[in-house]
Amino acid sequence: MELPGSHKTNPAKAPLVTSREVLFNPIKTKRAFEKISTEIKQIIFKGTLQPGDKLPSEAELANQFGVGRQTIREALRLLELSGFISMQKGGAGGALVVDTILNTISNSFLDLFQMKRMTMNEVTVARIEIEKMVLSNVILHAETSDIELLHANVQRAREKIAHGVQAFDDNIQFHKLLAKASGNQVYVIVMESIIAVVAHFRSLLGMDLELSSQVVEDHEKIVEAIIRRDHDTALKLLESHLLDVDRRFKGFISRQKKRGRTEDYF
Amino acid sequence: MELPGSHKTNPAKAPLVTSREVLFNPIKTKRAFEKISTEIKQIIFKGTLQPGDKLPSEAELANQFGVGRQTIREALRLLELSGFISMQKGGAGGALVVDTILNTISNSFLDLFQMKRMTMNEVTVARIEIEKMVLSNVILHAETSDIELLHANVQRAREKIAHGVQAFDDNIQFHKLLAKASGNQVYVIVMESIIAVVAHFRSLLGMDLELSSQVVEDHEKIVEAIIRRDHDTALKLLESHLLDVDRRFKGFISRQKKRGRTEDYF
DNA sequence: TCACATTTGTCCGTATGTATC
DNA sequence: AGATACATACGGACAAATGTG
Repeated sequence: MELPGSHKTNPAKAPLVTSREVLFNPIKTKRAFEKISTEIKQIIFKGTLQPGDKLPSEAELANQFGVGRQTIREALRLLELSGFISMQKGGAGGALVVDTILNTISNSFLDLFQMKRMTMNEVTVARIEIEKMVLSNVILHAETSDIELLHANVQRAREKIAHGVQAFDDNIQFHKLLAKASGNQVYVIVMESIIAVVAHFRSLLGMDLELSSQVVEDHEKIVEAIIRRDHDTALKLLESHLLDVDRRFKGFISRQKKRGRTEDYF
Repeated sequence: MELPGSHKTNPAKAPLVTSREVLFNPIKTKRAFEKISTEIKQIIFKGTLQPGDKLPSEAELANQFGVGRQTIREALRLLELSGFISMQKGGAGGALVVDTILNTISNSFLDLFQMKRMTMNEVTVARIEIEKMVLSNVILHAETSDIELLHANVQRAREKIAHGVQAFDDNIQFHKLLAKASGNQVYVIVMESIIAVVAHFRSLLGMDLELSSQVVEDHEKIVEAIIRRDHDTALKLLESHLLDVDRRFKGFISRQKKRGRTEDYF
Protein backbone atom coordinates (compact mmCIF):
# COMPACT_ATOMS: atom_id res chain seq x y z
CA MET A 1 0.00 0.00 0.00
CA GLU A 2 1.25 3.42 -0.87
CA LEU A 3 0.26 6.55 0.92
CA PRO A 4 1.08 10.09 -0.19
CA GLY A 5 3.88 12.13 1.24
CA SER A 6 3.65 14.42 4.21
CA HIS A 7 3.19 18.17 4.30
CA LYS A 8 2.72 19.84 7.63
CA THR A 9 0.69 22.98 8.16
CA ASN A 10 -0.54 22.77 4.60
CA PRO A 11 2.10 24.83 2.79
CA ALA A 12 0.73 27.69 0.67
CA LYS A 13 -2.63 25.89 0.50
CA ALA A 14 -1.89 24.44 -2.93
CA PRO A 15 -4.85 23.94 -5.30
CA LEU A 16 -4.31 20.18 -5.34
CA VAL A 17 -6.71 19.76 -8.23
CA THR A 18 -6.65 16.10 -9.04
CA SER A 19 -10.27 15.91 -10.19
CA ARG A 20 -11.00 16.99 -13.72
CA GLU A 21 -13.95 18.90 -15.00
CA VAL A 22 -14.72 20.57 -11.71
CA LEU A 23 -16.12 23.98 -12.44
CA PHE A 24 -16.65 26.16 -9.40
CA ASN A 25 -14.35 24.58 -6.87
CA PRO A 26 -16.14 23.81 -3.64
CA ILE A 27 -16.67 26.78 -1.38
CA LYS A 28 -15.67 24.89 1.70
CA THR A 29 -11.94 24.43 1.86
CA LYS A 30 -11.53 20.78 2.65
CA ARG A 31 -10.24 20.01 6.08
CA ALA A 32 -7.24 17.75 6.57
CA PHE A 33 -9.24 14.76 7.79
CA GLU A 34 -11.58 15.07 4.80
CA LYS A 35 -8.70 15.02 2.35
CA ILE A 36 -7.24 11.98 4.05
CA SER A 37 -10.60 10.24 4.07
CA THR A 38 -11.21 10.77 0.35
CA GLU A 39 -7.60 9.81 -0.34
CA ILE A 40 -8.05 6.43 1.33
CA LYS A 41 -11.46 6.05 -0.30
CA GLN A 42 -9.89 6.51 -3.73
CA ILE A 43 -7.37 3.80 -2.94
CA ILE A 44 -10.25 1.49 -2.06
CA PHE A 45 -12.14 2.46 -5.24
CA LYS A 46 -9.03 1.70 -7.25
CA GLY A 47 -8.98 -1.77 -5.73
CA THR A 48 -5.53 -1.40 -4.21
CA LEU A 49 -7.18 -1.84 -0.84
CA GLN A 50 -9.90 -4.46 -0.75
CA PRO A 51 -12.31 -5.77 1.87
CA GLY A 52 -10.33 -8.00 4.17
CA ASP A 53 -7.19 -5.87 3.98
CA LYS A 54 -6.01 -3.96 7.00
CA LEU A 55 -4.98 -0.32 7.13
CA PRO A 56 -1.79 0.61 8.98
CA SER A 57 -2.17 1.61 12.61
CA GLU A 58 -3.33 5.12 13.44
CA ALA A 59 0.14 6.09 14.53
CA GLU A 60 1.67 4.92 11.28
CA LEU A 61 -1.01 6.58 9.20
CA ALA A 62 -0.31 9.80 11.09
CA ASN A 63 3.34 9.44 10.15
CA GLN A 64 2.72 8.64 6.50
CA PHE A 65 0.24 11.48 5.99
CA GLY A 66 2.30 13.80 8.14
CA VAL A 67 -0.53 14.75 10.45
CA GLY A 68 -1.46 14.16 14.06
CA ARG A 69 -3.30 11.16 15.30
CA GLN A 70 -6.42 13.16 16.05
CA THR A 71 -6.73 14.05 12.38
CA ILE A 72 -6.33 10.43 11.37
CA ARG A 73 -8.96 9.36 13.84
CA GLU A 74 -11.50 11.82 12.45
CA ALA A 75 -10.75 10.60 8.94
CA LEU A 76 -11.28 7.04 10.09
CA ARG A 77 -14.64 8.05 11.63
CA LEU A 78 -15.79 9.23 8.22
CA LEU A 79 -14.68 6.03 6.53
CA GLU A 80 -16.23 3.94 9.28
CA LEU A 81 -19.62 5.63 9.10
CA SER A 82 -19.54 5.51 5.31
CA GLY A 83 -19.20 1.75 5.53
CA PHE A 84 -15.67 1.39 4.19
CA ILE A 85 -13.82 0.26 7.30
CA SER A 86 -14.55 -1.23 10.68
CA MET A 87 -12.40 -0.65 13.72
CA GLN A 88 -11.11 -3.41 15.96
CA LYS A 89 -9.45 -2.88 19.27
CA GLY A 90 -6.53 -4.69 20.77
CA GLY A 91 -3.23 -6.15 19.74
CA ALA A 92 -3.95 -7.44 16.25
CA GLY A 93 -6.65 -4.81 15.82
CA GLY A 94 -6.84 -1.79 13.59
CA ALA A 95 -8.91 -0.54 10.70
CA LEU A 96 -10.22 -3.40 8.59
CA VAL A 97 -11.47 -2.66 5.09
CA VAL A 98 -15.06 -3.86 4.71
CA ASP A 99 -18.05 -3.00 2.53
CA THR A 100 -21.13 -2.22 4.55
CA ILE A 101 -22.24 0.72 2.45
CA LEU A 102 -25.65 -0.82 1.97
CA ASN A 103 -26.11 -0.75 5.70
CA THR A 104 -25.13 2.91 5.79
CA ILE A 105 -27.82 3.76 3.27
CA SER A 106 -30.54 1.89 5.17
CA ASN A 107 -29.57 3.69 8.35
CA SER A 108 -29.78 7.11 6.71
CA PHE A 109 -33.10 6.16 5.18
CA LEU A 110 -34.33 5.28 8.63
CA ASP A 111 -33.02 8.62 9.89
CA LEU A 112 -35.20 10.38 7.35
CA PHE A 113 -38.20 8.51 8.68
CA GLN A 114 -37.38 9.41 12.26
CA MET A 115 -36.95 13.03 11.21
CA LYS A 116 -40.54 12.74 9.99
CA ARG A 117 -39.41 13.65 6.50
CA MET A 118 -41.62 10.82 5.30
CA THR A 119 -44.68 9.10 6.68
CA MET A 120 -45.42 5.41 7.03
CA ASN A 121 -48.20 5.88 4.51
CA GLU A 122 -45.81 7.14 1.86
CA VAL A 123 -43.50 4.25 2.57
CA THR A 124 -46.31 1.74 2.22
CA VAL A 125 -47.66 3.21 -1.00
CA ALA A 126 -44.23 3.35 -2.60
CA ARG A 127 -43.37 -0.07 -1.28
CA ILE A 128 -46.36 -1.71 -2.89
CA GLU A 129 -45.62 -0.21 -6.29
CA ILE A 130 -41.90 -0.87 -6.13
CA GLU A 131 -42.21 -4.39 -4.81
CA LYS A 132 -44.71 -5.27 -7.51
CA MET A 133 -42.24 -4.00 -10.05
CA VAL A 134 -39.50 -6.06 -8.48
CA LEU A 135 -41.69 -9.14 -8.46
CA SER A 136 -42.40 -8.67 -12.17
CA ASN A 137 -38.68 -8.72 -12.79
CA VAL A 138 -38.27 -11.79 -10.63
CA ILE A 139 -40.84 -13.73 -12.61
CA LEU A 140 -39.36 -12.60 -15.90
CA HIS A 141 -35.77 -13.48 -15.27
CA ALA A 142 -34.96 -14.93 -11.86
CA GLU A 143 -32.38 -17.67 -11.66
CA THR A 144 -33.53 -20.93 -10.15
CA SER A 145 -30.91 -20.62 -7.42
CA ASP A 146 -32.51 -17.38 -6.25
CA ILE A 147 -35.95 -18.94 -6.30
CA GLU A 148 -34.61 -21.79 -4.23
CA LEU A 149 -33.39 -19.29 -1.67
CA LEU A 150 -36.90 -17.88 -1.46
CA HIS A 151 -38.28 -21.35 -1.03
CA ALA A 152 -35.77 -22.21 1.67
CA ASN A 153 -36.61 -19.01 3.49
CA VAL A 154 -40.27 -19.88 3.64
CA GLN A 155 -39.51 -23.42 4.80
CA ARG A 156 -37.32 -22.16 7.62
CA ALA A 157 -39.98 -19.69 8.68
CA ARG A 158 -42.64 -22.40 8.62
CA GLU A 159 -40.61 -24.61 10.91
CA LYS A 160 -40.12 -21.82 13.41
CA ILE A 161 -43.81 -21.07 13.44
CA ALA A 162 -44.53 -24.77 13.91
CA HIS A 163 -42.32 -24.70 17.00
CA GLY A 164 -44.15 -21.67 18.31
CA VAL A 165 -41.27 -19.33 17.53
CA GLN A 166 -41.69 -16.08 15.64
CA ALA A 167 -40.04 -15.76 12.26
CA PHE A 168 -39.56 -12.02 12.33
CA ASP A 169 -36.11 -11.95 10.76
CA ASP A 170 -36.99 -14.51 8.11
CA ASN A 171 -40.07 -12.57 7.11
CA ILE A 172 -37.95 -9.46 6.68
CA GLN A 173 -35.32 -11.44 4.83
CA PHE A 174 -37.92 -12.72 2.39
CA HIS A 175 -38.39 -9.33 0.81
CA LYS A 176 -34.66 -8.76 0.57
CA LEU A 177 -34.29 -12.12 -1.18
CA LEU A 178 -37.06 -11.09 -3.54
CA ALA A 179 -35.10 -7.99 -4.53
CA LYS A 180 -31.96 -10.06 -4.92
CA ALA A 181 -33.80 -12.46 -7.22
CA SER A 182 -34.61 -9.55 -9.52
CA GLY A 183 -30.93 -9.51 -10.42
CA ASN A 184 -30.72 -5.74 -10.15
CA GLN A 185 -28.62 -4.25 -7.37
CA VAL A 186 -30.55 -0.99 -7.48
CA TYR A 187 -33.67 -2.81 -6.41
CA VAL A 188 -31.74 -4.54 -3.67
CA ILE A 189 -30.69 -1.21 -2.22
CA VAL A 190 -34.11 0.39 -2.51
CA MET A 191 -35.81 -2.61 -1.00
CA GLU A 192 -33.28 -2.85 1.81
CA SER A 193 -33.92 0.79 2.70
CA ILE A 194 -37.68 0.53 2.64
CA ILE A 195 -37.62 -2.70 4.60
CA ALA A 196 -35.42 -1.08 7.23
CA VAL A 197 -38.18 1.42 7.92
CA VAL A 198 -40.83 -1.28 7.96
CA ALA A 199 -38.75 -3.43 10.34
CA HIS A 200 -38.14 -0.48 12.62
CA PHE A 201 -41.80 0.33 12.67
CA ARG A 202 -42.80 -3.25 13.28
CA SER A 203 -40.38 -3.59 16.18
CA LEU A 204 -41.94 -0.49 17.73
CA LEU A 205 -45.33 -2.13 17.61
CA GLY A 206 -44.34 -5.62 18.59
CA MET A 207 -45.53 -8.69 16.71
CA ASP A 208 -47.61 -11.64 17.72
CA LEU A 209 -47.22 -15.20 16.56
CA GLU A 210 -50.51 -15.15 14.73
CA LEU A 211 -49.44 -12.29 12.45
CA SER A 212 -46.07 -13.91 11.85
CA SER A 213 -47.84 -17.11 10.88
CA GLN A 214 -50.15 -15.34 8.45
CA VAL A 215 -47.21 -13.59 6.84
CA VAL A 216 -45.41 -16.86 6.23
CA GLU A 217 -48.49 -18.34 4.59
CA ASP A 218 -48.72 -15.36 2.26
CA HIS A 219 -45.06 -15.64 1.39
CA GLU A 220 -45.45 -19.30 0.62
CA LYS A 221 -48.25 -18.71 -1.85
CA ILE A 222 -46.22 -16.00 -3.56
CA VAL A 223 -43.25 -18.34 -3.97
CA GLU A 224 -45.52 -20.99 -5.47
CA ALA A 225 -46.81 -18.46 -8.00
CA ILE A 226 -43.24 -17.47 -8.83
CA ILE A 227 -42.29 -21.08 -9.43
CA ARG A 228 -45.28 -21.44 -11.75
CA ARG A 229 -44.19 -18.16 -13.36
CA ASP A 230 -47.76 -17.06 -12.83
CA HIS A 231 -47.26 -13.33 -13.18
CA ASP A 232 -50.75 -12.02 -12.49
CA THR A 233 -51.49 -14.24 -9.52
CA ALA A 234 -48.13 -13.46 -7.93
CA LEU A 235 -48.70 -9.73 -8.20
CA LYS A 236 -52.20 -9.97 -6.81
CA LEU A 237 -51.02 -12.06 -3.90
CA LEU A 238 -48.21 -9.66 -3.14
CA GLU A 239 -50.45 -6.63 -3.24
CA SER A 240 -53.09 -8.11 -0.98
CA HIS A 241 -50.35 -9.32 1.36
CA LEU A 242 -48.83 -5.87 1.68
CA LEU A 243 -52.20 -4.20 2.05
CA ASP A 244 -53.12 -6.68 4.74
CA VAL A 245 -49.95 -5.98 6.70
CA ASP A 246 -50.64 -2.28 6.32
CA ARG A 247 -54.13 -2.69 7.71
CA ARG A 248 -52.74 -4.51 10.73
CA PHE A 249 -50.26 -1.71 11.29
CA LYS A 250 -53.01 0.87 11.25
CA GLY A 251 -55.09 -1.29 13.56
CA PHE A 252 -52.24 -1.33 16.07
CA ILE A 253 -51.83 2.41 15.81
CA SER A 254 -55.48 3.27 16.31
CA ARG A 255 -55.61 0.96 19.32
CA GLN A 256 -52.54 2.66 20.77
CA LYS A 257 -54.00 6.10 20.16
CA LYS A 258 -56.97 5.22 22.32
CA ARG A 259 -54.50 4.52 25.10
CA GLY A 260 -53.02 7.97 24.85
CA ARG A 261 -50.06 7.48 22.55
CA THR A 262 -50.31 10.31 20.06
CA GLU A 263 -47.28 9.83 17.80
CA ASP A 264 -48.55 10.01 14.26
CA TYR A 265 -46.63 7.89 11.82
CA PHE A 266 -49.11 7.95 8.97
CA MET B 1 -31.30 22.13 25.82
CA GLU B 2 -30.55 19.45 28.34
CA LEU B 3 -27.57 17.22 28.22
CA PRO B 4 -26.98 14.21 30.42
CA GLY B 5 -24.68 14.19 33.37
CA SER B 6 -21.04 13.26 33.32
CA HIS B 7 -19.46 9.97 34.12
CA LYS B 8 -15.79 9.46 33.50
CA THR B 9 -14.17 6.14 32.76
CA ASN B 10 -17.55 4.49 32.23
CA PRO B 11 -18.23 3.13 35.75
CA ALA B 12 -19.03 -0.57 35.91
CA LYS B 13 -20.16 -0.57 32.26
CA ALA B 14 -23.83 -0.51 33.23
CA PRO B 15 -26.32 -2.17 30.89
CA LEU B 16 -27.99 1.16 30.11
CA VAL B 17 -30.88 -0.54 28.36
CA THR B 18 -33.19 2.26 27.33
CA SER B 19 -34.42 0.59 24.15
CA ARG B 20 -37.16 -1.95 24.47
CA GLU B 21 -37.51 -5.23 22.61
CA VAL B 22 -33.82 -5.53 21.84
CA LEU B 23 -32.90 -9.14 21.97
CA PHE B 24 -29.20 -9.87 21.68
CA ASN B 25 -27.58 -6.62 22.70
CA PRO B 26 -25.03 -5.42 20.19
CA ILE B 27 -21.70 -7.20 20.35
CA LYS B 28 -19.67 -4.05 20.07
CA THR B 29 -19.70 -2.07 23.29
CA LYS B 30 -20.55 1.43 22.17
CA ARG B 31 -17.77 3.92 22.31
CA ALA B 32 -18.22 7.24 24.09
CA PHE B 33 -18.43 9.30 20.91
CA GLU B 34 -21.07 6.95 19.54
CA LYS B 35 -23.20 7.30 22.63
CA ILE B 36 -22.91 11.07 22.49
CA SER B 37 -23.75 11.09 18.80
CA THR B 38 -26.91 9.03 19.22
CA GLU B 39 -27.81 11.09 22.29
CA ILE B 40 -27.75 14.31 20.30
CA LYS B 41 -29.52 12.58 17.41
CA GLN B 42 -32.36 11.61 19.73
CA ILE B 43 -32.69 15.21 20.87
CA ILE B 44 -32.99 16.25 17.24
CA PHE B 45 -35.54 13.49 16.54
CA LYS B 46 -37.55 14.70 19.52
CA GLY B 47 -37.63 18.16 17.99
CA THR B 48 -35.94 19.84 20.93
CA LEU B 49 -33.13 20.75 18.57
CA GLN B 50 -34.27 21.81 15.12
CA PRO B 51 -32.54 22.85 11.92
CA GLY B 52 -31.31 26.38 12.43
CA ASP B 53 -30.46 25.85 16.09
CA LYS B 54 -26.87 25.85 17.20
CA LEU B 55 -25.17 23.32 19.43
CA PRO B 56 -22.96 24.56 22.26
CA SER B 57 -19.27 24.91 21.50
CA GLU B 58 -17.08 21.84 21.53
CA ALA B 59 -15.57 22.88 24.84
CA GLU B 60 -18.94 23.30 26.45
CA LEU B 61 -20.24 20.03 25.05
CA ALA B 62 -17.15 18.35 26.46
CA ASN B 63 -18.01 19.84 29.83
CA GLN B 64 -21.68 18.91 29.77
CA PHE B 65 -21.04 15.34 28.66
CA GLY B 66 -18.04 15.08 30.92
CA VAL B 67 -15.65 13.92 28.20
CA GLY B 68 -12.65 15.30 26.38
CA ARG B 69 -12.87 17.50 23.34
CA GLN B 70 -11.51 14.83 21.03
CA THR B 71 -14.42 12.59 21.92
CA ILE B 72 -16.85 15.42 21.19
CA ARG B 73 -15.15 16.08 17.87
CA GLU B 74 -15.52 12.47 16.77
CA ALA B 75 -19.17 12.53 17.76
CA LEU B 76 -19.64 15.69 15.73
CA ARG B 77 -17.98 14.02 12.74
CA LEU B 78 -20.61 11.30 12.85
CA LEU B 79 -23.44 13.79 13.06
CA GLU B 80 -21.92 15.87 10.31
CA LEU B 81 -21.52 12.98 7.89
CA SER B 82 -24.99 11.72 8.73
CA GLY B 83 -26.37 15.07 7.62
CA PHE B 84 -27.58 16.34 10.99
CA ILE B 85 -25.19 19.19 11.60
CA SER B 86 -22.78 21.36 9.67
CA MET B 87 -19.69 22.89 11.18
CA GLN B 88 -18.86 26.55 10.82
CA LYS B 89 -15.54 27.98 11.81
CA GLY B 90 -14.84 31.43 13.07
CA GLY B 91 -16.13 33.65 15.80
CA ALA B 92 -19.86 32.97 15.82
CA GLY B 93 -19.23 29.50 14.43
CA GLY B 94 -20.01 26.10 15.85
CA ALA B 95 -22.19 23.16 15.05
CA LEU B 96 -25.38 24.21 13.26
CA VAL B 97 -28.28 21.80 13.13
CA VAL B 98 -29.27 21.17 9.51
CA ASP B 99 -31.01 18.43 7.56
CA THR B 100 -28.99 17.23 4.62
CA ILE B 101 -29.72 13.55 5.14
CA LEU B 102 -30.93 13.24 1.57
CA ASN B 103 -27.53 14.34 0.40
CA THR B 104 -25.89 11.74 2.60
CA ILE B 105 -27.92 8.98 0.98
CA SER B 106 -27.08 10.10 -2.56
CA ASN B 107 -23.39 10.17 -1.67
CA SER B 108 -23.48 6.63 -0.31
CA PHE B 109 -25.41 5.49 -3.34
CA LEU B 110 -22.68 6.97 -5.49
CA ASP B 111 -20.11 5.19 -3.35
CA LEU B 112 -21.78 1.90 -4.17
CA PHE B 113 -21.47 2.69 -7.85
CA GLN B 114 -17.80 3.57 -7.53
CA MET B 115 -17.25 0.37 -5.61
CA LYS B 116 -18.64 -1.35 -8.70
CA ARG B 117 -21.37 -2.90 -6.62
CA MET B 118 -23.74 -1.88 -9.40
CA THR B 119 -23.33 -1.22 -13.08
CA MET B 120 -24.57 1.69 -15.16
CA ASN B 121 -26.77 -0.76 -16.99
CA GLU B 122 -28.57 -1.80 -13.83
CA VAL B 123 -29.03 1.84 -12.92
CA THR B 124 -30.52 2.64 -16.31
CA VAL B 125 -32.88 -0.33 -16.33
CA ALA B 126 -34.12 0.40 -12.83
CA ARG B 127 -34.32 4.10 -13.57
CA ILE B 128 -36.60 3.63 -16.54
CA GLU B 129 -39.02 1.46 -14.62
CA ILE B 130 -39.01 3.61 -11.52
CA GLU B 131 -39.27 6.89 -13.34
CA LYS B 132 -42.21 5.61 -15.38
CA MET B 133 -43.89 4.64 -12.15
CA VAL B 134 -43.19 8.08 -10.73
CA LEU B 135 -44.55 9.74 -13.83
CA SER B 136 -47.75 7.71 -13.54
CA ASN B 137 -48.18 9.07 -10.05
CA VAL B 138 -47.47 12.59 -11.24
CA ILE B 139 -50.18 12.43 -13.87
CA LEU B 140 -52.64 10.88 -11.45
CA HIS B 141 -52.29 13.35 -8.62
CA ALA B 142 -49.78 16.13 -9.12
CA GLU B 143 -50.63 19.57 -7.79
CA THR B 144 -50.66 22.37 -10.32
CA SER B 145 -47.94 24.18 -8.39
CA ASP B 146 -45.61 21.25 -8.93
CA ILE B 147 -46.44 21.10 -12.62
CA GLU B 148 -45.70 24.79 -12.86
CA LEU B 149 -42.28 24.13 -11.36
CA LEU B 150 -41.65 21.57 -14.09
CA HIS B 151 -42.77 24.05 -16.70
CA ALA B 152 -40.57 26.80 -15.29
CA ASN B 153 -37.62 24.42 -15.27
CA VAL B 154 -38.01 23.69 -18.96
CA GLN B 155 -38.40 27.39 -19.78
CA ARG B 156 -35.22 28.28 -17.92
CA ALA B 157 -33.33 25.50 -19.66
CA ARG B 158 -34.63 26.64 -23.05
CA GLU B 159 -33.39 30.16 -22.48
CA LYS B 160 -29.95 28.94 -21.51
CA ILE B 161 -29.75 26.80 -24.64
CA ALA B 162 -30.91 29.76 -26.73
CA HIS B 163 -27.98 31.74 -25.31
CA GLY B 164 -25.60 28.94 -26.15
CA VAL B 165 -25.23 27.88 -22.54
CA GLN B 166 -25.59 24.30 -21.37
CA ALA B 167 -28.45 23.50 -19.03
CA PHE B 168 -26.81 20.60 -17.25
CA ASP B 169 -28.06 21.39 -13.77
CA ASP B 170 -31.57 22.19 -14.96
CA ASN B 171 -31.79 18.94 -16.84
CA ILE B 172 -30.79 17.06 -13.70
CA GLN B 173 -33.19 19.13 -11.64
CA PHE B 174 -36.05 18.23 -13.97
CA HIS B 175 -36.08 14.65 -12.84
CA LYS B 176 -35.91 15.62 -9.18
CA LEU B 177 -38.89 17.94 -9.71
CA LEU B 178 -40.71 15.08 -11.35
CA ALA B 179 -40.23 12.95 -8.25
CA LYS B 180 -41.32 15.84 -6.05
CA ALA B 181 -44.48 16.23 -8.14
CA SER B 182 -45.38 12.65 -7.34
CA GLY B 183 -46.03 13.82 -3.81
CA ASN B 184 -44.23 10.84 -2.29
CA GLN B 185 -40.98 11.50 -0.41
CA VAL B 186 -39.80 7.94 -0.96
CA TYR B 187 -39.71 8.54 -4.68
CA VAL B 188 -37.87 11.80 -4.12
CA ILE B 189 -35.12 9.97 -2.26
CA VAL B 190 -34.86 7.09 -4.72
CA MET B 191 -34.80 9.45 -7.68
CA GLU B 192 -32.24 11.72 -6.05
CA SER B 193 -29.96 8.74 -5.49
CA ILE B 194 -30.27 7.38 -8.99
CA ILE B 195 -29.84 10.80 -10.51
CA ALA B 196 -26.69 11.33 -8.47
CA VAL B 197 -25.13 8.35 -10.21
CA VAL B 198 -26.32 9.52 -13.62
CA ALA B 199 -24.98 13.03 -13.01
CA HIS B 200 -21.65 11.65 -11.85
CA PHE B 201 -21.42 9.48 -14.89
CA ARG B 202 -22.40 12.28 -17.23
CA SER B 203 -19.81 14.62 -15.74
CA LEU B 204 -17.20 11.96 -16.38
CA LEU B 205 -18.12 11.88 -20.04
CA GLY B 206 -18.66 15.57 -20.60
CA MET B 207 -21.70 16.95 -22.38
CA ASP B 208 -22.10 18.91 -25.55
CA LEU B 209 -24.62 21.62 -26.25
CA GLU B 210 -26.42 19.55 -28.83
CA LEU B 211 -27.23 16.79 -26.36
CA SER B 212 -28.32 19.31 -23.76
CA SER B 213 -30.62 20.89 -26.32
CA GLN B 214 -32.17 17.57 -27.28
CA VAL B 215 -32.77 16.74 -23.65
CA VAL B 216 -34.62 19.99 -23.05
CA GLU B 217 -36.85 19.34 -26.05
CA ASP B 218 -37.72 15.92 -24.69
CA HIS B 219 -38.48 17.35 -21.29
CA GLU B 220 -40.73 19.97 -22.81
CA LYS B 221 -42.82 17.40 -24.61
CA ILE B 222 -43.17 15.38 -21.44
CA VAL B 223 -44.38 18.40 -19.51
CA GLU B 224 -46.94 19.12 -22.21
CA ALA B 225 -48.24 15.57 -21.95
CA ILE B 226 -48.43 15.91 -18.18
CA ILE B 227 -50.45 19.09 -18.49
CA ARG B 228 -52.84 17.33 -20.87
CA ARG B 229 -52.88 14.45 -18.35
CA ASP B 230 -52.10 12.25 -21.32
CA HIS B 231 -50.84 9.24 -19.44
CA ASP B 232 -49.82 6.93 -22.29
CA THR B 233 -48.06 9.56 -24.37
CA ALA B 234 -46.15 10.87 -21.36
CA LEU B 235 -44.86 7.44 -20.48
CA LYS B 236 -43.86 6.67 -24.04
CA LEU B 237 -42.02 9.97 -24.32
CA LEU B 238 -40.22 9.40 -21.06
CA GLU B 239 -39.15 5.91 -21.99
CA SER B 240 -37.80 6.88 -25.39
CA HIS B 241 -36.08 9.87 -23.81
CA LEU B 242 -34.29 7.75 -21.25
CA LEU B 243 -33.41 5.09 -23.80
CA ASP B 244 -32.03 7.76 -26.08
CA VAL B 245 -29.83 9.20 -23.36
CA ASP B 246 -28.66 5.69 -22.56
CA ARG B 247 -27.71 5.09 -26.20
CA ARG B 248 -25.67 8.28 -26.20
CA PHE B 249 -23.90 7.18 -23.04
CA LYS B 250 -22.99 3.90 -24.61
CA GLY B 251 -21.86 5.68 -27.74
CA PHE B 252 -19.49 7.80 -25.70
CA ILE B 253 -18.14 4.77 -23.93
CA SER B 254 -17.46 2.72 -27.04
CA ARG B 255 -15.69 5.70 -28.62
CA GLN B 256 -13.55 6.07 -25.51
CA LYS B 257 -12.75 2.39 -25.46
CA LYS B 258 -11.24 2.68 -28.91
CA ARG B 259 -8.93 5.32 -27.49
CA GLY B 260 -7.67 2.95 -24.86
CA ARG B 261 -9.83 3.77 -21.87
CA THR B 262 -10.92 0.41 -20.60
CA GLU B 263 -13.04 1.21 -17.53
CA ASP B 264 -16.22 -0.78 -17.86
CA TYR B 265 -19.25 0.89 -16.38
CA PHE B 266 -21.90 -1.21 -18.06
C1' DT C 1 -2.15 -18.92 33.33
C1' DC C 2 0.31 -14.88 33.09
C1' DA C 3 2.89 -11.26 31.47
C1' DC C 4 3.78 -8.47 27.33
C1' DA C 5 3.30 -5.87 23.15
C1' DT C 6 0.30 -3.61 20.13
C1' DT C 7 -3.48 -0.79 19.06
C1' DT C 8 -7.61 1.74 19.83
C1' DG C 9 -10.04 4.89 23.05
C1' DT C 10 -9.76 8.92 25.71
C1' DC C 11 -7.96 13.07 28.07
C1' DC C 12 -5.26 17.32 28.54
C1' DG C 13 -2.57 21.35 27.13
C1' DT C 14 -1.33 24.21 23.49
C1' DA C 15 -1.00 26.55 19.11
C1' DT C 16 -3.02 28.35 14.85
C1' DG C 17 -6.26 29.78 11.46
C1' DT C 18 -10.53 32.03 10.62
C1' DA C 19 -14.85 34.36 10.83
C1' DT C 20 -17.54 37.75 13.48
C1' DC C 21 -18.23 41.89 16.11
C1' DA D 1 -8.19 47.30 12.72
C1' DG D 2 -8.21 44.78 16.87
C1' DA D 3 -10.32 41.71 20.05
C1' DT D 4 -12.93 37.68 20.63
C1' DA D 5 -14.70 33.11 20.03
C1' DC D 6 -14.57 29.16 17.78
C1' DA D 7 -13.02 25.07 14.98
C1' DT D 8 -8.88 22.85 13.52
C1' DA D 9 -4.81 20.50 14.50
C1' DC D 10 -0.53 18.89 17.07
C1' DG D 11 1.80 16.12 20.79
C1' DG D 12 2.13 13.68 24.85
C1' DA D 13 0.07 10.73 28.08
C1' DC D 14 -2.60 6.99 30.08
C1' DA D 15 -6.40 3.52 30.15
C1' DA D 16 -8.57 -0.41 28.14
C1' DA D 17 -8.84 -4.22 25.14
C1' DT D 18 -6.98 -8.06 22.68
C1' DG D 19 -3.97 -11.27 20.71
C1' DT D 20 0.64 -13.65 21.51
C1' DG D 21 4.34 -16.04 23.59
